[in-house]
Amino acid sequence: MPKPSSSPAAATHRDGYHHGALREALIEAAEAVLAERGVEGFSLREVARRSGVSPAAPAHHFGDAAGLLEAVATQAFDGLTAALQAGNARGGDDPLERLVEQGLGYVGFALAHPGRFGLMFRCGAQRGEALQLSGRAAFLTLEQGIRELCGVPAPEPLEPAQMQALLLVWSVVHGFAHLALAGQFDSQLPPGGRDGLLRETLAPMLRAQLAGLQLISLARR
Amino acid sequence: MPKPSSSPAAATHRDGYHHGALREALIEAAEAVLAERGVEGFSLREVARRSGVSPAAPAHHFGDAAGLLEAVATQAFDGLTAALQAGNARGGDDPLERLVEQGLGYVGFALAHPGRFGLMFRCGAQRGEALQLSGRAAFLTLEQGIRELCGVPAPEPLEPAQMQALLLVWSVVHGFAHLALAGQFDSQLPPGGRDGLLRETLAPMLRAQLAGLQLISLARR
DNA sequence: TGTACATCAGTGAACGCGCGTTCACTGATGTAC
DNA sequence: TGTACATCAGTGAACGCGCGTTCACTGATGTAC
Repeated sequence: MPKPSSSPAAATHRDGYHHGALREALIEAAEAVLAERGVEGFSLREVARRSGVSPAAPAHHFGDAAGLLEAVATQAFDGLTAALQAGNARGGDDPLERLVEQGLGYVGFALAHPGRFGLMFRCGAQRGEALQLSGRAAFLTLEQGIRELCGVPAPEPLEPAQMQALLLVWSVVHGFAHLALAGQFDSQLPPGGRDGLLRETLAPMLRAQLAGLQLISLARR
Repeated sequence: MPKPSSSPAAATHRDGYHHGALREALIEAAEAVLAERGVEGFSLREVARRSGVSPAAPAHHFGDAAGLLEAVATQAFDGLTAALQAGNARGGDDPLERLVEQGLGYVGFALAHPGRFGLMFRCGAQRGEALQLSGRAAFLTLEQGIRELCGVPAPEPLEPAQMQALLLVWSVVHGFAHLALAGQFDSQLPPGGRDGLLRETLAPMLRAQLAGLQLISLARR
């Protein structure tokens, strides 16, 4: 019998004593638990159980529950950044449209991964260095969108009104995502479900908002 | 000795076997626990302990933990509605300013009562009738603000763009509150702390947003 | 005005459960020589 | 190429804990007569 796979790096699972990719498996299981039960129902034992591993195993990789959650949150911020960048690419040449698509990417990520989203922005969390870096990267992606809309290249500081516009966009998409996840829009869902909500409700909202901000700044000049 | 207080209704505490106002005390204690530990750290026993009562006592008033949490959330929505109405009154004659002040009231409520706020909008919650009513009342207060801004009296339906403006304002204040509670604005806090954040960051944001929306709708006519 | 009694609102001991963490251990892996 | 050994990554049993809930109970309250 030939060795079934000596191709190593992607060794997702070996069948012996050692798992082979336990760290990744634990993070994945943790996300599933978070999505199903929320942070309040999270349990390290449950994660170990789903990973097919003894309750003591996770300690070798993450120390304790907080360590695992921090790793999940860090990875989640990387995923959010990727979603924002994908939106940016989707938006084509118009900077306003790129920013709108970033917004759709933000909310789409939150709706697709409620467990991660809840974890990333939970209140009492104290953040380690890696987590802070990942969070900052996501924010910078959004900031870059505003910079391109306003024509302010990167090292140059944003004016207060532009900074406010940035926080405004962030607040809108964040609040929209949170309210949607909490089921507040369920009673007035457009046909097309989640995708309809993004394309038919959120997108016009963002366009109107950004266009309005532009009008104001034009009027000021 | 005259009876110290035969005035009954406000009997906050009697010293005998019966508590006298246990229901209210439990809700209050629950809010404190939620504020300190979040939903994930909530425990019925802890609430009973803080109320100076045996662990079995709460069952007489709320059945189980979910019942208590629902009562807290319902009362919290009533508080939010009151905060919105207070903002509305603060805003004076200008409908735009009234809506801005409603927004400040919304965020101010969230920052003042993080425990309640987290509970009101948690994801998995299934909502009983009383809770739904209280939630709807808060939403209607906001809606009334948009109606007055747009000149659309109550029974008349809102146009889609107006409905979007409503959801937009709601999303902004909700997202701003959530992000602020998660500590995302801590690095760029204006002097004046929470109040500064509301008056110097949120208020101009809301004014710009609402003014922009008005400009757009004017341009359309 | 008294008295009997139903109902309300609490006690406190007990239960079983799932949890996080510790512990000595052991199988597999990788490296030095 | 073999061998010895350190290190890594897991086991599984055990611990003590706080939890929600149940249970028979009891003190206080309020109501009917």
